[in-house]
Amino acid sequence: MGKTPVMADVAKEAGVSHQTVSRVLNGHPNVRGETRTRVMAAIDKLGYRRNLTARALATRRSRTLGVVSFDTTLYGPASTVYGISQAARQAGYFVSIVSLKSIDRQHVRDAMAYLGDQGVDGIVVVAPQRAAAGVLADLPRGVPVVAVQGGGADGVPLVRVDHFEGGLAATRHLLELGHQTVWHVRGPTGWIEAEAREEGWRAALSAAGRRIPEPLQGDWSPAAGYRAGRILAEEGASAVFVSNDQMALGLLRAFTELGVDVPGRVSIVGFDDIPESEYFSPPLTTIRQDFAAVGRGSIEQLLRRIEGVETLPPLVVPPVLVVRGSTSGR
Amino acid sequence: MGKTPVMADVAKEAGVSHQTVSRVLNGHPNVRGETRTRVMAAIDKLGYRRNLTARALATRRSRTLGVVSFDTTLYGPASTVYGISQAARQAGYFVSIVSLKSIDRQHVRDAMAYLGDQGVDGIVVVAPQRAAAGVLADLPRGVPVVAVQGGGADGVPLVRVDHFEGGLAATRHLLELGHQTVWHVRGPTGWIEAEAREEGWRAALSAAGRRIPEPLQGDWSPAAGYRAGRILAEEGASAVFVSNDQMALGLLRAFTELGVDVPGRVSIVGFDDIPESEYFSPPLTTIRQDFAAVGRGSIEQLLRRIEGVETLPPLVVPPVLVVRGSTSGR
DNA sequence: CGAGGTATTGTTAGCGCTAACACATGGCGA
DNA sequence: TCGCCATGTGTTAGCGCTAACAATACCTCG
Repeated sequence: MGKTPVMADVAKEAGVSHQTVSRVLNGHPNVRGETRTRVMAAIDKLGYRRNLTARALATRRSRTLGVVSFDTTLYGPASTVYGISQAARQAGYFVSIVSLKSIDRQHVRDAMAYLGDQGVDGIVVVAPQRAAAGVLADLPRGVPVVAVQGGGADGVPLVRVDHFEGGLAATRHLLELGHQTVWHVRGPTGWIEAEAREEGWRAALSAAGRRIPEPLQGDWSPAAGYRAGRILAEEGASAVFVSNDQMALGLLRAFTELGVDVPGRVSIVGFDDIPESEYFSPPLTTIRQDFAAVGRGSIEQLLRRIEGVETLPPLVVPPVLVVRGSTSGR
Repeated sequence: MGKTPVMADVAKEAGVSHQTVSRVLNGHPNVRGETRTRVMAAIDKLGYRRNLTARALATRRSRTLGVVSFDTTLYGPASTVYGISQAARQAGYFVSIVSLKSIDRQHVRDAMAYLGDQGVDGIVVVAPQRAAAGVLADLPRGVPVVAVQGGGADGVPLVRVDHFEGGLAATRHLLELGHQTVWHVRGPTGWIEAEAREEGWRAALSAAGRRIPEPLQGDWSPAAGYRAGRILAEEGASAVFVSNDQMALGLLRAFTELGVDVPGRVSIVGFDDIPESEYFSPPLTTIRQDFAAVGRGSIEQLLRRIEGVETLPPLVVPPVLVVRGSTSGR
């Protein structure tokens, strides 16, 4: 008949028991070569595909990993999630993604419950906000979790880019070019990476014994960068480290509008290296994050965790300074 | 004991049969109110959560939808997928996403098999390339499919933005500003939306009886736009319709470098309205796509399809012209 | 030549849920 | 009073797979 064949059908076709079919499918060693080929032929002939739902029920393993992320239309999260899913696929896992509009405790918890119900073997939480990190404390029943780009919690392995180091490198670069001090446009409060970048900036200035100007508050958007740019133009800033590339674009726009030459009068360093940055006017000097490495690392940590390894040191991915045309010496 | 409770545990706790628990959970009408509360209390007390894998096996419905998409780090696909998953969640479905690096027949087919094995109830294919559309012809066994932003196939419902109309509107806008003709930087061959935008551009020029210049070939990247920009500067183009905003950024960069004023000497219209466009220098006039509407529409069509509705007319979402600073009159 | 392996296959019993039917009640009209 | 039906609940069989054990056959070695 026309319905999809099941294992029993294959078994009958090949003249063996369904269990032998299962053995062939699972690469069990103790199957005679001749039997194996016969089963394979039957599978081919019937166009059989194994029912993974039934398999998951029987094995209590779904071979599916869950990913919880915040706003996947942003370049950073999107790239991270992409890196994660590529790595998961490579490792033979399916991926189920929940993309949240806002990260508050309740939403993250719901998302994890949602994934837990679905029977995922583990969860990667892309939780760059402090609020989300808190949720990790009350883990769902027995599902291993890895936190990415965020704050860890007790017993939750962490994978992240070294944002502190990035802030440090960006600021040092500007100081080495001869700027007296470096201003900073930071990301929204509550974002761990924003805070770490700011700390790196402060550390670099402190180490060089320079004045630390009051940082300007941003929210990642170009609009916020634009506003900050207008203020900085008035302040007569000569060097600015901006916490992401989109805001840096806003600064560029503001400076262009006001006739302030970049990098002639002001040097700017961004963060992320979005694909557009290279074609800003001028091309943006920025800090590149290796999202693929973060993805691979998080899956690796998660799989280790699933296999029962207890504590894992946080995996920290180094960022890279990419020098382009938006920075120059005094 | 410490293991997760199953339905039978709840039943015992509430002093009913497991089937009654099932009835309560599924909102079956014929359950006495008092029984219902007793069961609910037991569920609460034990912290019971229903095993969706078992449910899926028994019902042969997973309440999960699959999404196949191309490069979700691009703004367009990312936004589309986001819209789709929001809409799916709203409708009470889980979403499983496969993000492909390249769309060729084989990859798309693999992805669909992968999702099919996982037992999804339906699949949304974000397939903007002609090659992908071909695959839809050989559907997987009985799983409903909806195509998004791409080319349809027989019997596959389609949801897309009206790219032709977008190209038309962009070109008309430039003609109305008094430009003699409009050049075009198109997207990569094989992309249906690129072709539709180009057709819209051609149609507008034809209708106005203007010369149709040879379109320049792009690949969506700012780098391609930059190359096109250098050529167009040489050609002395006064108006350009670029098939996406990233390439338009490349053009802006090229013109800035060459000292060609935008919009003084050249007017530019992009496509997509990425978040950055508003802060380009000058802010980019572009065609906005409503990705959320596409997402909602595709889920709606897919659910209809799952419920057995046979043929559905393609859903076409109108684009919107957003006028900013990159266009002006002659 | 028989005890004790070792490959190879089959049989049985679940995984946790829902569907379908069976079985009690109790109310109502004839 | 009896039969009939609606209402509520329990019982039984799966869904399609794997795990665990059982049952063969075939060796090997002393």
